[in-house]
Order: sequence, then C-alpha cells, then structure tokens
Amino acid sequence: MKNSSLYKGSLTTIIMKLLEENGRMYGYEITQKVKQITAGELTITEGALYPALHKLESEGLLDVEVERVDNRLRKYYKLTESGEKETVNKMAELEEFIRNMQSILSPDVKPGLQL
Amino acid sequence: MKNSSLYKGSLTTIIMKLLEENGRMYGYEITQKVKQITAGELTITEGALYPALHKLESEGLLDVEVERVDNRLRKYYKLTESGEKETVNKMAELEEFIRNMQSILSPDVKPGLQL
DNA sequence: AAATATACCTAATTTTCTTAGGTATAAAAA
DNA sequence: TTTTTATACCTAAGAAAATTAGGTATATTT
Repeated sequence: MKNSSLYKGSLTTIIMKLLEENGRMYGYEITQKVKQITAGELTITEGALYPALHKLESEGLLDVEVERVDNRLRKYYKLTESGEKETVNKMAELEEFIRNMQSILSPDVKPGLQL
Repeated sequence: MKNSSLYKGSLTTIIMKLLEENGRMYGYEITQKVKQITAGELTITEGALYPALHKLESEGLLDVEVERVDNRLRKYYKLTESGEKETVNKMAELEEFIRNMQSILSPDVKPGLQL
C-alpha cells in the first residue's frame, strides 16, 4: 500500500494545521509541503485533497482567493475565524489521539500510571 | 462526536497489538481493554469490531476458538503466524504515522532536523 | 516532440465506520 | 419481582472519507 490506512480521517486536521502555520496556501502547495515535512512518506492524493478543501470551504472554515500566477490559476485557502477556532479543537484531538495510540503501543506507559 | 475521525483506519492495528500483548482475547474483552487503556477516551463500537474481527479471520491473520463460559458463548481470537508477522508491520506503520503527525503538529521538530 | 511539473477538477468504487437494530444469559437495582 | 445493566455475540443500511482513474490546461525540461 502507499499510505497506511492510519492516515484515513487525518486529512482535514493536516490541512487546517498547515494553514494555521502558513497563513494561506493553495492545493498543490499543500501536497508538496506534506511530502517535504514527512520526507516523502505521506502523499496527499488530489482526489482526496480537493473534495476536502471544498467541504471545509462550504462549512465556513476556509476562505478562498483565486489568483493567476504565470498564466495558471491558483486557489489560495486561508482559515476563517471559525476555522481558527476549529483548528484548536483539531489539535487537541490529535494530541489526545497520539497519546492514546502510544498507550496501546507501549502498554507499560499508560497515562497516569505510577511507575 | 464520540470518537474523533482520527481513529478511522486504526482499529485493525489496535486489535492486532492487543492480541500480540495478551495472547488471546474475545471481542467484548477487547472493547473493555481499550476503554481501560485510554481511560474511557476511546470506545470501540461493536458494529465496527465484529466485522473487523471476521475480516482478519478470513484473511488468515486470526484464529478462533469458541468456548462456553457461565453458559455464555465466547469467541477467543489469537494471532496466526502470518498475523504475527503482519502485526510487526502494523506497529512500524503506527510508529511512522505518529512521527509524521508529530512533525505536522510541531513544525520546528522535523525528523532529522539539526537543532 | 515528448515527458514532466504545475494546477485545477470530478465520478465511480472501495474501505471503514456509525447507527440502529437483533438475540440471549446473568447479575444488580428498583 | 420486575426492570435495568452487564455480558456476549451478531448484521444491515447508510454515511464518511478515501482510492483509483480519469479529465483539462499551461510551463518547463528533456
């Protein structure tokens, strides 16, 4: 398999975190940034990315600005105010998720366990 | 939401790791163990669990033994040899996944970055 | 001239999960 | 004693989120 099934359900979180970090980004830029950050280990497919961006926009979490650069279209996305709030929640969920998965991975390091 | 969408795609990994740790377990026991490990934060629903167990069995990764305890049926699952090998892969994938998500979460702590 | 990179998109299908049921026994609470 | 909760299994319909496999178009590199 290319990407492990573990990445299922994480795309929205990834998009919002990148936009929080970088202010505004366009779709293709997001795919390249993820490749770079993960040293090529995670590839965001366009068939997943674009529908996800459109959904976030329709939910009012992202705003779009279309620009023409080098005679090619770019759709820049940025977080709305509501999107920024939701990003905070997403980050808390991600941290909790990682903690819980690490607890399963390392059964002797349970949260709150006295050693 | 009950469980964050981040857990999508992680159920098989969780099941196999628990079976690797505990030798053999039955379905209900798995749901309780996950609740316990995650301090109630993650709830495995039966509608997800049982189909997942049946799929792993049909793929030859799990073996089943049915036992009657207190006049109730229990289906004990354990890893096959092939299942044990696959669990090693799953654990590697989980560790890589966590590393990559942490890289996105903490953009200043990229893997291999000189600090 | 052809291939690769940039940049957007959608539609059909698959995977995985949620929701909402169902059956049955045992123990605890009202 | 009746009802609820816990134990223990199950499935089917639908939703969510992805994969796969296309499509269009321009710019750059081979």
